[in-house]
Formats: sequence, structure tokens, C-alpha cells
Amino acid sequence: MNMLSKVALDPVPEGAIDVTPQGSDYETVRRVIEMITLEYRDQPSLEAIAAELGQSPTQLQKLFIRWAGLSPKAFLQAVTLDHAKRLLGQEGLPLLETSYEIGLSGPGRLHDLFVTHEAMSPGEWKARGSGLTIRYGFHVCPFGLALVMVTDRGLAGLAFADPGEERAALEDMMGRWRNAHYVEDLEATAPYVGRVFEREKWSADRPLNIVLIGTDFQVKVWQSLLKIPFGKAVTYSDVACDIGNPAANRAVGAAVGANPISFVVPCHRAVAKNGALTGYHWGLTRKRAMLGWEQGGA
DNA sequence: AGCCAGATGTCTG
DNA sequence: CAGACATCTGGCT
Repeated sequence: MNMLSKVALDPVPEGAIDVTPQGSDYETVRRVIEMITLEYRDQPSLEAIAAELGQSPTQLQKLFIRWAGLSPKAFLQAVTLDHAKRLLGQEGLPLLETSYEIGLSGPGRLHDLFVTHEAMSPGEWKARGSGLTIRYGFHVCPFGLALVMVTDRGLAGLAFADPGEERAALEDMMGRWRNAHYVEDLEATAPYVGRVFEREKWSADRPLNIVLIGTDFQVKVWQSLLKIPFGKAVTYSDVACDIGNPAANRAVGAAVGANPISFVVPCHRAVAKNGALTGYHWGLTRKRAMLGWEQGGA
């Protein structure tokens, strides 16, 4: 039913997106999200947004729902500071424990993406991917173009790019494991796109295998992020406490930022203590879009 | 209310 | 080795 899901299944060769109808639709949706994100304080109406883009309000509404799974108005609401604060949980409750408990057993976990992870040994990390073969490919997803990287042990990297910026994204990711051997292989990466972005395929029976390649500290931080339930958020200092180093919240911020498997390791669910959405390696707009998307499907 | 330093782990030049 | 970071706190004006 969802058009996105179908699109996400088919590998799209690099560069092809620009000339397809989906490409221009995506551009429209991207601009709507950007507008809402930048001007959410003014609570722009659907009419105002449509006028700005020279589109009819009804058409724009339909298009947006098809892509984002919720209306522009709902998205606008999901993007406000109040909303992020609400995600942080009831006031007064020790946030981390409550959300983590829910995450382990409660219904909140029902719709979450199940992941089994393994970390690379320190030796492998030092080798910077030497001797490792990494297959990669670009695919369409709700947040633009997804760059997927897999090893024979599972998903190792997930990055995003706007059409035309594939090169930069690829170089950014390749720089993380300089010595690895890279092979473009859309057939290898395509199945992962479906698993990750189609909610219907999320199940506990068949968990997704991911490989965390990083320092000990970074891996600890990423494992902590994996415990945050779908549709919830925690602060950077919550994460610092969880890994047993409450003073290291700044370092946590840096480690969260270095997360190579964005979205799957839900770094977008980490927010500043006051509920503000602070930076995101692949664009703040995208971070808001992800939280909005989770809200829409929750 | 705003400004500033100090703490943390890791990366870059 | 000196900054720079997707932070936060407490102390100062």
C-alpha cells in the first residue's frame, strides 16, 4: 500500500533518481520538511507551505502523507520542542530506567526493529578494515538516498545523501575504514534496505545482524543507543550514565556523532537535555524527519 | 538572563 | 600536543 516500501525494494542506480518522478516528488517532500523544520516556531499552515512551493494544498497533503506516513500538520507537531520533551518521558521519573524497562519487555518494543550486534575486535579496528570486503549500494528510502554497506557478518554502515551528493557520502563512509576493499553490489545491499525501512518486516524471529566497528568506548555508546525503544528519546547524559561514566556526556556526543549505522543504531533518538534537537551528521532536517516518521507509525 | 570554564574520549593537524 | 566536537553543570555577573 505504501509507495515508499515498493520503491525501497528496487535498487536504483546512482544518479538515476534525478530524472525519475520519484526524484522530483522527493525534492518536494524534502523542501516541505525543511520548511517545517526551519519555521516550526511560526507554525506554518498547509496553505502557506503549498503556496510557497507553488502547489495545491490537497495535492501536497497527499504527496506528503504518501512519503512520510503522516500529514504535514502532524509532522509539524512532531517537530516542536514540546514534542521532544514529551518523548523524554514523565517528569520526575528516572528517565533511562523507565524507558529501558519498557524497551526490554513492554508493548513499546513491539514495533521495534530487532537487531543482534557484534563488535569488531580492537585488532580489527586498528587495521582500519584491512582484509575486509565491504559491499555497498545506494537505494531510495523515506529519508533520501540510503548508502548501505555490508560485510559477510552483517550490516556495517548506513548513511544518507540528497540526490547529487552520493559522492560525498560514499567518501565519508569509506574514510572510516580506509583499508577495506570496496565493491559496489546492489544485489547484496538491496535486501537490507527492505528490512530496515519497511516496518512490516520488523520481527523478533529474524533479527538483523549488524557489525559495530569502533573503539571500545564508541561501541558501548552505540549499544546503549540500541536499547532506546522506538518512539522514545534519551539525553546525551542519560547515555553517559548508562555506560557508567556520567561525566563523559561530551564524549558521548562525539561518539554518537560517529555512529556509522545511522537510523538502525538510533542516534536520532538522542537529544539535548532541554529537549532541543542538536546536530546530526546527515542533517538536522533528517533527524527531525526520522523522529516524525517514528511518530507517524507508532 | 547570559557568559564562561571545566570535565570526558577521540580525532585532526 | 593543541584544538575541535551532535554536552552539561555550576558559578559568576
